[in-house]
Amino acid sequence: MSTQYNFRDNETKWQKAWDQASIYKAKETAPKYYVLEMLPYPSGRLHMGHVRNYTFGDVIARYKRAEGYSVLHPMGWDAFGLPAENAAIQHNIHPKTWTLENIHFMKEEIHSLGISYDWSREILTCSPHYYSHEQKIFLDFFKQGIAYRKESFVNWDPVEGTVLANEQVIDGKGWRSGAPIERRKLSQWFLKITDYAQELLDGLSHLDHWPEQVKTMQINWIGRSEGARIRFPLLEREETLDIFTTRPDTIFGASFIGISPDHPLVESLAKKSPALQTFIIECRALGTTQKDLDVAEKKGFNTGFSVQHPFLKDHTLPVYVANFVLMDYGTGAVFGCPAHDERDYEFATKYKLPILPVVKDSHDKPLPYQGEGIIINSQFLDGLTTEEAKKKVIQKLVSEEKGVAETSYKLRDWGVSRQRYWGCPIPIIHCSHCGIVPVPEEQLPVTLPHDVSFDQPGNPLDLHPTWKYVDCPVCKKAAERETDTFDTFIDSSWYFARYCSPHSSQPFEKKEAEFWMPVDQYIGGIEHAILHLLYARFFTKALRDCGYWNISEPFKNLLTQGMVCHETYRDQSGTWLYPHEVEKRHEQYFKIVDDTPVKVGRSEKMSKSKCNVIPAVKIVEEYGADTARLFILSDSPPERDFEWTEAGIEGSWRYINKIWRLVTSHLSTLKTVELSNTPSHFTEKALQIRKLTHKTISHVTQDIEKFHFNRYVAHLREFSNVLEEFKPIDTSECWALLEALTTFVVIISPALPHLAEALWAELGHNSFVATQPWPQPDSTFLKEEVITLAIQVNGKMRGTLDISPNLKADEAQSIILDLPFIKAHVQDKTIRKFIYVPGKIANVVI
RNA sequence: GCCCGCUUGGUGGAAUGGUAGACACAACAGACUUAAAAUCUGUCGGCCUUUGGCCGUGCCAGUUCGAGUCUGGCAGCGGGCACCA
Repeated sequence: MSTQYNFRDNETKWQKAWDQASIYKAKETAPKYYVLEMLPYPSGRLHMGHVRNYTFGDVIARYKRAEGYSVLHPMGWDAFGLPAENAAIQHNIHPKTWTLENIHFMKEEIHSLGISYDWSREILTCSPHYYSHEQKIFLDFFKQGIAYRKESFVNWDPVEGTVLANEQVIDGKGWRSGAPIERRKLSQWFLKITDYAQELLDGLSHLDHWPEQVKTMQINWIGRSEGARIRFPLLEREETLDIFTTRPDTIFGASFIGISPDHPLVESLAKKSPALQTFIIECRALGTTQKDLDVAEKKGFNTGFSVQHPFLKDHTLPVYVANFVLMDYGTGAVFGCPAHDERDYEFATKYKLPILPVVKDSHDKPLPYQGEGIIINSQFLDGLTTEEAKKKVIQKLVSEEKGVAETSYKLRDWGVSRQRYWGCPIPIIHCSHCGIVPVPEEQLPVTLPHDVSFDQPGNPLDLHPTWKYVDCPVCKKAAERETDTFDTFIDSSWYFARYCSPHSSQPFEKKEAEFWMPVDQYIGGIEHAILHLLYARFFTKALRDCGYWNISEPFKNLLTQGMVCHETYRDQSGTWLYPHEVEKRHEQYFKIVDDTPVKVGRSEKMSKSKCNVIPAVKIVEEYGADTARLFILSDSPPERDFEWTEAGIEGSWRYINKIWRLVTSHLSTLKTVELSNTPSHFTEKALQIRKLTHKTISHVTQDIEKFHFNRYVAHLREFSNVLEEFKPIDTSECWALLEALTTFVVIISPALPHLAEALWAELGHNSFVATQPWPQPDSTFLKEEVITLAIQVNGKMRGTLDISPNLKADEAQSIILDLPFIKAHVQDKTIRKFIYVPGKIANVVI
């Protein structure tokens, strides 16, 4: 028997055997368990972040299978998106060709990892077999009023004449043209996610197995706030201006009105004011991201208009156009109360507007004070708390018909139009006579034309000579197709449903989907905490309301994994170097080609731009899939970032071989006993081994259940460390060792499926370890008769005592106070308190 | 700027409010070997007057018999901010 484990032969051998036996094909037999990793974008090569993601999913899938569940574990491709178009422009390759090539390589690499996927359910979002159903769903949303059109802003590159993604705008300039980007209004498609704001918020409280931080982020993103809508009459026109505020209690501190540069009123005012036009242009140059708007200096433009204060007869407020007021939130207009709002304070100071405090705080904190307190300077509100004042002022507004109580959400409707080629075509026809006409269902899918050119800037669909020209389905006159495509977030908002019946002629079969859904365990990066997860939740509810199914939440349990990081290297000139370009000698790094010293930077998220990437394929070739999987599981808890190191992968490789030797070296001994033939008597050593075996089963089961994969590996190592030392000398000890090793091979199998399969065969089995049931611990071995109790004096550890965990407090006290090291510390001092937590601790307080 | 996290030995990390550092990696010392690799054994938070004691979980406070863990404040690092996925 070789002392080195041959991973190359074994891994391909077992992968083939599993495929042939189709043991990972999902069957609809209860109880079910749906484990899903986030749909990957086919970027080209598998990186360690993928390996980590799929390894976590595979451990869970294999464990649940062993637990007796019918497991659905599918995989597919988020195949539309910007990078394919960039590749088309840069390398003159068709987005489809580029995408399919990438998928080809990545699929092979995933396969080499031995992940237990049911490949018969593979999904490809760029295939008409997938996106035709997406078009059908969109048409249903349109019928249901969930999809609608409105104008909104895009990043417009005036030189290229194209719309840019936020990531293509660098410091306010186009990434290729360098031209300053304008915000330009376009008519686009939106989904009414705001209709679901309250339900999306309420649903979070039932997602007990989602990380708290993800739920908090979503709560803040939805941003429900209760306040008031107040109607201010304009003095200069026969119009009123509605504002939304969460602080109606500070109405007497109001010193100005701020309206968004995109407010309808501003549009009409700007027609007569070139100065205002200039100001609006300035605001629109700020960029479209929230951060740009937040960081920008607060600026305003005095319109010369003013409004009447609702409660102060002779008091008017000037109306400013303010760059920090968002049209998308509330009514696009606010009243400014500088004493109690930071932005208003900055604004009022700048434009020398009055700052009147109306909330008194008990600690006399400096202004602006945004907390709670007692109302002052506010007539009928004086003396009330801010909470009481809110209620009272709303009552008064309502009775005088000047306003209403209102709940507002920060959540905005989801803009799904993209002016790009490589996405799902929006199945709509624009007819000059009939207006917006949905493509009739029997004409679906609207397929992407293949013959497109990326030679000129702009959307190739819009520039295509024939594709967009069609006859109107209603009046049969000449009309044009919608040339925008969908945001790729749509593709990933329902794929989990399609997996349930991937070959259906409908988007999915209700029966199958309701059998498998919700996803029992969803796994992916924390970077998707808000957008993807919120969109998928919204889609699930919208599909329900269109009659597709009776499911409201798609993901029951959520595991958000951290990033995979690696050290960064730069040569003397500051150029980034790949790990394979450097060599380590005596704690120092050198560039291999010219032997010059290398500067080592801190560990950062693996990225191509910093060259700190390790291709998964290289690791699998050098060490095998099981070694890679083991390292990824053993070093960090899943939620945290993972640091990839050469030493770490080496250490895992050594352990793989250690396991191989541990089991194979005992094979001849183990042949002398059979598990079905339990000895009537066990030696003390045999019992100790049995106790450890069953405690280990108990530990690793809990570890996997709680996703403490690093502790799972630690417990495996503790177990094997003891087994290595164990030399059986009689039948009962041989039997205990066989029980231990058989158990060991089964419990390593979710993590190390190939090695476990090889060892299972060595142990003489004809079955797959992958289909073995999970072992159950014998509870008689889990009880402890004696535990080590920590003894403290005044909370400081002073020694330990081995006693029964069931010892009564008074008995424990007399024993403990009699201990020499306790006597030495207590001496003649009085014992003020004696704290005893059975099985945990004793604390003598003096 | 706003929202959400994270911070424990040389390193990755472990620890239902109850013995801080499990399990590893690295390093050092030793065994085996002609030698190397592999393997095995030992040491491994800091300090001191070392069968013992003091300090120590980013920093400053607080709650508690007892805080890495809970609360408040601060710093550093990271994720998200609606057209990257």
